[in-house]
Amino acid sequence: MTNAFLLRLMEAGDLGDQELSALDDLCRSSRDVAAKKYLWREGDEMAAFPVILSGWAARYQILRNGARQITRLLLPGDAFYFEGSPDGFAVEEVITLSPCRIATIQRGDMRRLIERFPAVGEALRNYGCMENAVLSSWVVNVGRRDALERMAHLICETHFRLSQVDPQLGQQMPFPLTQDDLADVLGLTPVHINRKLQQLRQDGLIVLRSKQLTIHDLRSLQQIAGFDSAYLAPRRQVPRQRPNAAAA
Amino acid sequence: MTNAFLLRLMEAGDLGDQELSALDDLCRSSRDVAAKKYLWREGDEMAAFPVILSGWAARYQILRNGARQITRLLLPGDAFYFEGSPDGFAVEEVITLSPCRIATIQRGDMRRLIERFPAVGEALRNYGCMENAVLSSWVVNVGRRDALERMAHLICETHFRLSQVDPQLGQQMPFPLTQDDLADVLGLTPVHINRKLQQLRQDGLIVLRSKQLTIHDLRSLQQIAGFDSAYLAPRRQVPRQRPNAAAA
DNA sequence: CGGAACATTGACGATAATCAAAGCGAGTGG
DNA sequence: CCACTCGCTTTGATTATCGTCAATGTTCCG
Repeated sequence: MTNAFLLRLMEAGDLGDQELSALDDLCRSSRDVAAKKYLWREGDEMAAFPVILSGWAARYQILRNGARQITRLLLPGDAFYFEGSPDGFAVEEVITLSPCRIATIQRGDMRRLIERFPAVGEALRNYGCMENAVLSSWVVNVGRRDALERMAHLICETHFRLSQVDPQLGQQMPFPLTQDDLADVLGLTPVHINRKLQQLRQDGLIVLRSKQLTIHDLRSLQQIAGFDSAYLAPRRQVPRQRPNAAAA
Repeated sequence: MTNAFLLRLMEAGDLGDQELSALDDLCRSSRDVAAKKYLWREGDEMAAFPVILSGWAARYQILRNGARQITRLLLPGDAFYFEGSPDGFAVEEVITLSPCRIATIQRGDMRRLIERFPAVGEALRNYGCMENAVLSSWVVNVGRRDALERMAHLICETHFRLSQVDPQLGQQMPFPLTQDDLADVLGLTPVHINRKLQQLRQDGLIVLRSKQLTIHDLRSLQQIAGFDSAYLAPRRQVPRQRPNAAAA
C-alpha cells in the first residue's frame, strides 16, 4: 500500500486502515500516459476525477495572446477536479510533463465512500486546503519575488512535496520541466529562466541535467527563496513557531 | 434568509431548505469588526472558521524584506480556514479592509452538520474548488498579464463575485482598497497602480472615488482583461462554449 | 487647525522582455 | 552508421515595463 495518493491524504487527515484500503480499491484501475499528452482539455467530459500515481503533470491556462501560465504542478499523489457538478470550474487544461500512471476514480464511488467514512470527506477538504495553500504561495512567488527567488522557491517546494510521498528521496529528484515549462510556471521568459538557471549552477547550488535535478545546497536555496515548508505540512510541524522575524 | 454565505454555498452545491436553515443557524452569532483590524494573525488559535457576512477582508503574506502580497480577497459570503487540524496550513494573516460583520462557526458544529447532511460537505468541497479557481486565475493574472490587464481583471472579478451575492448590484460597487492594497493584490508598486488607474479613468472606463467604484464600460474592461466568468460560476453557465478562440 | 493617511507627479534606474542567431543532443530514417 | 531534423538550450544586443526615490498635493478626521 504505497499509493502516493493515500500518502497525500494521510498528510491531510486521520485515516484508519478501513478507509485506506477502501480508497486503495478505488485506485485499482490505472493507466499509463506518455509525456506531453493532454489529460484533459476544455470541452472534454469529466465524469470522474483522476489521481496521479506517478509522474508529473500540469494545469495551465492559455491567454488570448497565446501566453501560457501553468497554475499547478501535479505531482505523484495529486488529484484534480473534485467538483461534483459536471460543468465544473474547469476552465483549465491539463497536460502530462512526464510519463504518468493515472488512476481514475468515479465520482459516484467517491461520494459513496465519503458517506460511509466521513473522515475521507474531511481529508479531501483538507487536501483542498493544502492545494489552496500551494496556490497562495504561487501568487506570492510570482507577485513579490524576483526571478532567482522564484526559481529557488519552486525547487524547494517540489523537492519537499516529492519527499512527502517518497521518504527515500535524497539530493536527487526527477525534474521533467523544460526551460519553457519553467518559464510558464514562474511567469518569466525562457531566456530569462536560462540565465538564472546558470546562476544557480555557477553558484554550485544545483545541477540540472537530462531531467534530473541534484540539489547541492538546499540551505542556500531555502535562504534565497525564503522557503518555509509549514504551509505544506500542517500536522508535521512540531510546535508552531512564532514569527519572531529576525529577518536577514 | 439573505445570508451571503448561504448564497455562496448555493452556488457550489444543491442544498435543500433543511440544509440551508441548519447552516443559517450556525451563522446566528456574529460580530462587527472595524476596518484594518486583524481577524487573525500567525500564532493565534483557530478553533473555528469565520465567515464574512458583509464587508471586505484580505489574506496576505509578508516576506522577509517586508513586501506584502495579498493572496485572496474575502468578500461577503467567503469563509476561510476549513482545515480540521488546529495547526493547519495557516501561514497567512487576515485583515479587514472595511468594516465587516463576521460569523464564527465552531468546527465541531460544522462537522456534525456535514455528517447529517452530506450535501453540505459536498458544497464545501466545491466551494473550496471555486477558491482554487480564483487563486489559479490570480496566478495567471500576476504571472502573465501586464499592469493594466491585471487591474481590469481584478475589477471584473470582484464585480462578478459581488453580484453573485447581491443580485441588485449595478454599475456601482464598494471598493475599499487603497492604492497600496491594490499594489499588494496585483504584485505591483503603488506608484504604478496610480498611473494605470489614471489611464482607466482617462479612458472613461471607471470612476473610483471615496471607496466607491463605478464601472462605466464593463465590456471594455472585460476585453482588456480577457475576463470570462466561467471559472466563478460552474452551474450558471448555460451550454459550455468551446474555446473557438477567435482571439483579438 | 493640525496631522496622518492616501494620492499624485517627476526623474532616473533596473529587472526582465524581445529579437535573433547559433549551438547542442537525441532520436529517426535513409 | 551517418546525416538530418527537431526540440531544447545558450548567447548577445537592444528595449520597455515597472520599480525606486523623493517631493508635493489632497482628503479625511479628531
